[in-house]
Amino acid sequence: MELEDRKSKILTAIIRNYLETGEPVGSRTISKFTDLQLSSATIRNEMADLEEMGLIIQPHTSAGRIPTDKGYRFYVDQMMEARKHEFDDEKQLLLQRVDRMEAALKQLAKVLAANTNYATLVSAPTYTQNKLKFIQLSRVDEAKVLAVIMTQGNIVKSTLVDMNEDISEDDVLKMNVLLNASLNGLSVDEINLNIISNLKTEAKELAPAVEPILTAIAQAIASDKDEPQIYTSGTTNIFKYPELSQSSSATELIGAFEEKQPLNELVLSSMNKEGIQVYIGEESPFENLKDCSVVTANYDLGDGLHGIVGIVGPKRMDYERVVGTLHGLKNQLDAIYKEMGTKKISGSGIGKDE
Amino acid sequence: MELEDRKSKILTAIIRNYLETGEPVGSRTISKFTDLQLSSATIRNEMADLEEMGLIIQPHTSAGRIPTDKGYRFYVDQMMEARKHEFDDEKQLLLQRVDRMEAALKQLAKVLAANTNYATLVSAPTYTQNKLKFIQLSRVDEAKVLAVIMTQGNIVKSTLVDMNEDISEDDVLKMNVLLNASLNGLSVDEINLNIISNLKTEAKELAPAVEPILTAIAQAIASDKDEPQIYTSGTTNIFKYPELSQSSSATELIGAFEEKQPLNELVLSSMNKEGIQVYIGEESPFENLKDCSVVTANYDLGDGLHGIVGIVGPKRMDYERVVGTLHGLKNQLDAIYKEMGTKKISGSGIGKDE
DNA sequence: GTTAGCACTCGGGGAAAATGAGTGCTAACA
DNA sequence: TGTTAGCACTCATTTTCCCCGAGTGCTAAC
Repeated sequence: MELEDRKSKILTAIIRNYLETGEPVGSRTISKFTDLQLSSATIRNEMADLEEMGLIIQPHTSAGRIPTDKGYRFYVDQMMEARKHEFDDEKQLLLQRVDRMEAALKQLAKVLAANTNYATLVSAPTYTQNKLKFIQLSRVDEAKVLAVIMTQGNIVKSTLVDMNEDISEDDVLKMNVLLNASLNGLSVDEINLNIISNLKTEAKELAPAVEPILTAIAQAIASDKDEPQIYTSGTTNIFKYPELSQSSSATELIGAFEEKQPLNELVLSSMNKEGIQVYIGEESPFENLKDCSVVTANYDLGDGLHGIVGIVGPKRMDYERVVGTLHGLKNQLDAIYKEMGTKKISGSGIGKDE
Repeated sequence: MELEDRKSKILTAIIRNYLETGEPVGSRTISKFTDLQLSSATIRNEMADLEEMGLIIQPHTSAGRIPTDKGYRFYVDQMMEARKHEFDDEKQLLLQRVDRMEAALKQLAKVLAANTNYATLVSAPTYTQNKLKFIQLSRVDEAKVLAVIMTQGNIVKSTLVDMNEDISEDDVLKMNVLLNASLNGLSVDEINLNIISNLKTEAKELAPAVEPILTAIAQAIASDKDEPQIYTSGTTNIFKYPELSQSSSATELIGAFEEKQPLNELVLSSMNKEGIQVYIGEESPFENLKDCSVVTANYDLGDGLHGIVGIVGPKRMDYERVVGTLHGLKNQLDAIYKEMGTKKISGSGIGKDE
């Protein structure tokens, strides 16, 4: 959308002011606020035009104006265009070094929340495309085998397999060799029915044992592909913004951040979009966020490991700072990854099946 | 504390009524509510006595009475005593079967929250006293070894160990045998400096490799002993109780449920108390909960696996129902455990170290 | 020991009034 | 033709005021 220069300046001034105060902005304020040297009456005329265009709105007669979603969109687009090349990468968030990815991501969400005063979410990296490094089977008892799967990117998954019949220590070893020979280097997506049936043939007398193990492995691998782990922080920050905390959906919002599962939709839809995304109000892929704005950035740790970082706040969020911060963070994550190549990784899990 | 029968009846009536309505209870209400056949004037006299004893209080002159913490305590003690033997174990919560302990515990918190309309927390079982079943080392590359630890109760932990120097496939195998021979059957608490130095002697030329591995293992095992995993649900239920949601600590309360870490104190202090605990207001081990009541039950899955289930609500919570529900749940968990002996267990983890 | 009666207290709710920020419109001005 | 001063008007918000009623404490009678 093109806009007369003066109108654009006035709109920007209105939005800037509203971002700070959260109160409707009147013509007199703008008249003093800008360097346009125009009287409030003139501003009023322009504001009437902007309102007609649907960029600003009056909450009620005799109140100042506040931006509409469309107004914010104009502002954000303009800002993104202008700032494209000059984000302040210097702002390094103090990411304390921690010993596990899980803790690191929690920490990241926390630091971001503390820095921005908005609610944050970080999705743990998913690893489609990720290749198997090795599988290690260990016999636990007569009819149970522990399968440990390690993929590129050094992600470890383990699953305890309930065999249908007893299996000997020897057979487990054979299976181990067989599985590694057949599956090594495959991406997790490539393990399909075809391969399973091939494996069964190769397995010969071990064939009955192959199926439960492969099923369990596939299940363990797939388990969080649809439901990536999400870490959140700063949910309570939304209480700092009356227009959010008093909104009827505040409870739902907090609920969504607690259950995490509802945020999945947001994560999935941002995941395959390059760069930094800004969703304003109704643009959000997720109903409960329609009173908020969401800014997401996707990160890529290589080896097909990627996830997103998101910030949820009121529509009058400080887009400039948030986008800048996320931009810097992306670079920092890249740096961490490079540095990480030679370092160690650890993980743990626990689970019981019916 | 002993109380005249009539006073006790009146106190109980006041509390019962207040639990339902959340409004101060007047003398006339009690006069009609009970089967005592007393006029409101008489009730007033008794109420004055109860107030003097610190069991009830007037929010302001010309208002009815509400129970104090002490009043609730009296009520709860009496109720616990009376109901000691007759909790309705029949109330079976519908626990949908799920494939992993983690999911099961989340589910449990969720179901409890939905059933009680309070906020709930469930701590994942910790396993002090738990004995090692086996350790499986796998060489990942020249200087990295994956250690997978399985304990009784079939809990799996894994950690990627960064060796100080290169290690051969052969040496990993030797280490594997050595570790299992030495550590098998020990409880995780028993792995101490003594054992490590013994192991070093036995390891001979492998000695330099023993230390990083043992350190990593010890660390992986200890990692969530101090910080048990906590699952929460229904935090937003507190909005249903104005006295909580309008309290200044509501934000902190929700924050604590989000960060989870602050709840740890509560978990730890309930963990070593047998049976069902009720904390009323100031009795809570945790500052932020002083406007709430907390009911906790510890569960024991055998093999030293134990944790707690907790319910957090307003002081005017339906203690009777909550205690009953938790009582039933305890039994149900026991049943599940028994049934689980023969079934499979799985888990997964991911982490990166600096 | 119990009860009826009565004066008193005090929070809550609602109406009315005062406030003030901000508008739209008109007429004058450059 | 665009800009501005001026003015009447609107309406959410705040303040004030008053009334109502639930509930109490106390006293005197039963």
